[in-house]
Amino acid sequence: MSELFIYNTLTGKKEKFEPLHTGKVGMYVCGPTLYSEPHMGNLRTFINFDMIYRYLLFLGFQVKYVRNITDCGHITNSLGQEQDSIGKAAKLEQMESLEIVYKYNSKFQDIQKAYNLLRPNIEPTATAHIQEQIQIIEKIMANGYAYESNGAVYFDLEKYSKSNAYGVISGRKIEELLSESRELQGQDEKRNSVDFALWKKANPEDMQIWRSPWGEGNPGWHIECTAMSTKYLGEQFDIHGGGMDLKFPHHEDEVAQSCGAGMKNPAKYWMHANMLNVNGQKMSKSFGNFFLPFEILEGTTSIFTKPFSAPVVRFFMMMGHYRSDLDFSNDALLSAEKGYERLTEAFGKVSKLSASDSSNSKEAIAQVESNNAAAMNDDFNTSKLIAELFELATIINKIDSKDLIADQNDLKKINEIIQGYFVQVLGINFESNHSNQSQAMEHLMNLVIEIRKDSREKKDFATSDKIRDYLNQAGIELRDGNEGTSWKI
RNA sequence: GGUCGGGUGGCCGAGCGGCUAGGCAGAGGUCUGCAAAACCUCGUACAGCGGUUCGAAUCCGCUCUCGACCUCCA
Repeated sequence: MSELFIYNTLTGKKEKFEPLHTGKVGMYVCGPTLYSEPHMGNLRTFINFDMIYRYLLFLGFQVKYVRNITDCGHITNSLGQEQDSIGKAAKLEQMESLEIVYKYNSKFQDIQKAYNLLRPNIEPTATAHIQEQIQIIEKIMANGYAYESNGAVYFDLEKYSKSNAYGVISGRKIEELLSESRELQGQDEKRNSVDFALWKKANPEDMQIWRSPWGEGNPGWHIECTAMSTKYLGEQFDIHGGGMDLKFPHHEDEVAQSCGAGMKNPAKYWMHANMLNVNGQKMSKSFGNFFLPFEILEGTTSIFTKPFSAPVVRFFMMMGHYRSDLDFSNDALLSAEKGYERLTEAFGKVSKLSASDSSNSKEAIAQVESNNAAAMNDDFNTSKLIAELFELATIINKIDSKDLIADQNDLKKINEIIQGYFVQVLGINFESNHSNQSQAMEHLMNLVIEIRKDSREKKDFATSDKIRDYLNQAGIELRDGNEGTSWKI
């Protein structure tokens, strides 16, 4: 069995995965800010990390998976202006902040369920960890890397960068950032505009306010991740993940905060999932080119001609690699859907296959299995994994048509591969075609197929074709195979 | 403007120094009463121009082009 290699943003290389503690993995992923319903682009990141989580479990690791929920949105932009996105949404919808968060959190949970995401072990919220955040800020201040200014606390990046490396994750150079910022330096309370807020002074219109040693206010947006990842995973853990767009400044600042507080770079492996594109452009709230996870399922977005099921969408996403960008389009989804159907149809008939006493398919099956492992161990190459699963589908179809023969063990092995890699790792819960049909329907179809068989044997093709055409119109397809006729809706 | 990452056959999408990616669409074939499905075969693609090399889609340089980050963002 080959070993797992992970692309580490920190080093820009694929590295052999060696967890800090044998057999155990600590993973922290930056979750959503709940000021609106997460869109498809947000979901892609979560689905990718869900796949990563699933594969780690599949390998037998004991994984502690933490993904935060940002439920207070006090954020500053470069000009030092505050943007309380949750408060803003609350006013817009005439609701309390808590109501907004509650509303979108339950929506987010529904989405995760619909798209078959495994729940993280812990989904901590920022507002429940104000004390922890304050404590870390105090540590940073004690170490001299933060200063108070007019009721707010800022991280002193210039000072910090003199004795610490800043910008490793995003490849940013501190000198450039500082020189840019000097030109922009303005009226605000920061010494340097690259300095970021650890604690913000409250505004009268703020909906969420907490007490702190520096007066009433609310936390900056990077500190919650530092506080919560430290609390639940320790000062250093294995994997820290998030979308690419969080590399700078969010992840850089997390590292700075941890080191500034006397801890280490929190993660051994930093992983970044790429963006979801629409017409070559990143899906984003501000571009307005986004659509929602439920809209695809319902077929209510303008770029799609029809609805697509959650497993199909998930399958489509898995066809691309997590570090590549992925373009969503009608054609791409349509072709993914066709492929998905071919695959799941083949997988669905495994249980009906009859085993032979001998076998000539062992080698092919073993090849698929070892290629599967190799693909996933190579930085989670789901794209290659799916190519292998199509090979498996061909093998199954050949067994079905007696071009290959398989014994009981082969069929068992095939089933294990499907359950392991397709269902468990890729997280695609396919319904075998007839599983949701009623017994009555099954009997009825058997009867119809029997009648048609009789007429075909009497060369009464007019009748047999009539039956087939009728069923076709009703959306039921008949397929005449060596073993008799099967049907599909 | 700065930094970084892309440009692969009709479309989507892996690979990243020599060995078939795969899917969808298309062509031909096998099976079949016909059809569908399935199976087999096929197209000979790597933005352009140079260079390195026995050998490059894969490495280097230049050009064109798209995008991301530099402001909130998964």
